[in-house]
Amino acid sequence: MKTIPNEGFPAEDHDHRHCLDRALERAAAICKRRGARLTDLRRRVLELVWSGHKPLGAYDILDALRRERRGAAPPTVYRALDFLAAQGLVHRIESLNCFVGCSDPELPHSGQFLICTSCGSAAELNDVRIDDAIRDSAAEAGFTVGRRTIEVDGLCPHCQEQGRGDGDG
Amino acid sequence: MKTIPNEGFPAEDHDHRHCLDRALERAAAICKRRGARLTDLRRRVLELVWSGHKPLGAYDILDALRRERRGAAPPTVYRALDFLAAQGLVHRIESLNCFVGCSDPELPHSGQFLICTSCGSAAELNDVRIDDAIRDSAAEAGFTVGRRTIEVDGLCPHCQEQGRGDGDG
DNA sequence: TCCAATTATGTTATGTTATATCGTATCAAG
DNA sequence: CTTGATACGATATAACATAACATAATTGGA
Repeated sequence: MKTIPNEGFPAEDHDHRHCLDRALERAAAICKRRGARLTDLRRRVLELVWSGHKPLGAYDILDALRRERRGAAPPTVYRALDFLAAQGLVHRIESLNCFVGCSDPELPHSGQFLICTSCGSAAELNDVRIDDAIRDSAAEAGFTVGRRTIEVDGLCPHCQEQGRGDGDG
Repeated sequence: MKTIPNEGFPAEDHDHRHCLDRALERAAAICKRRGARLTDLRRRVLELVWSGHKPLGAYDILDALRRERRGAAPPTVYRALDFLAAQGLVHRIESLNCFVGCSDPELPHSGQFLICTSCGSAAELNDVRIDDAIRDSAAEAGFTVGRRTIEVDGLCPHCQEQGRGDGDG
């Protein structure tokens, strides 16, 4: 992939930094409660995912990580992401081969995403009506539902205003 | 991927063969009506996708194709699949990086799939209630919906009977 | 404390999926 | 039969992901 131009994940403004720190504290608390080990590496990968304001490819994360950990390799990142996904702290977006922070890590769920094809943003839904519709429909087919992958491409409100069909703005 | 053991795509039984030929005729008719060219190569790839009774990886298709076309290479397959997907004759399953024949090529739609994690089968839904729920939910977020990726993992009725949790049967 | 078991990470190599690019061939229309 | 468009061949490489095994850190118990 080539997701972000956002080279170097530069210092976010203070609001974002504050927000991020709070989120990381919450993540640490969740892990602690569960007896899961949010190590420095995993915490750092989580921070990178949450700092990128768009879905990040594993190799984007790897590039960022390498600037501070010389030995970082693909397994480094994928293992951390596996852990974070298992804890519900990040989601994988299948249609983009990308990862994105979870908006509500407390609650176990498969994610539902609105992905803007213009600006690349990914908003997480979590609408029980969609889950219900799927469960009903699957039940009629005699199918027992497990993990759900719900990824909706389209235009976010902002990009509709701009009248842009597609691009990278 | 490693999807099928089904080496060589051996002759299907007569029912399947008949069914497949009818489907290929319909596909040819659809393309003709649209002024799209269903060439020998594309037709053959479509046949391979429809013959595999489960989702097929592009490289599975490539392996099969190579037995009859010595020069076949990845772009050969991907280009054919792009064409077929554009015509709605096949769908891509994002969570498996696989391709599967469309159950109703006449009607343009993004697919909805029930994917059995035990036997690997992929059944296509096409439930307007799911689409409605997504459209409603997205509309509330001010989001205009385009392509939808709906992929549900779970157990098909047959595998539930067998009481199998996971495997390859 | 020290040991053993477990869990996490480092490291190298490789597997799998997908596309870029450019040259050649085929086709449909005038 | 030429011309422009579309499709295909062929090579190379990009992008995404995991296998396998070595080493290190952590935890819990003796």
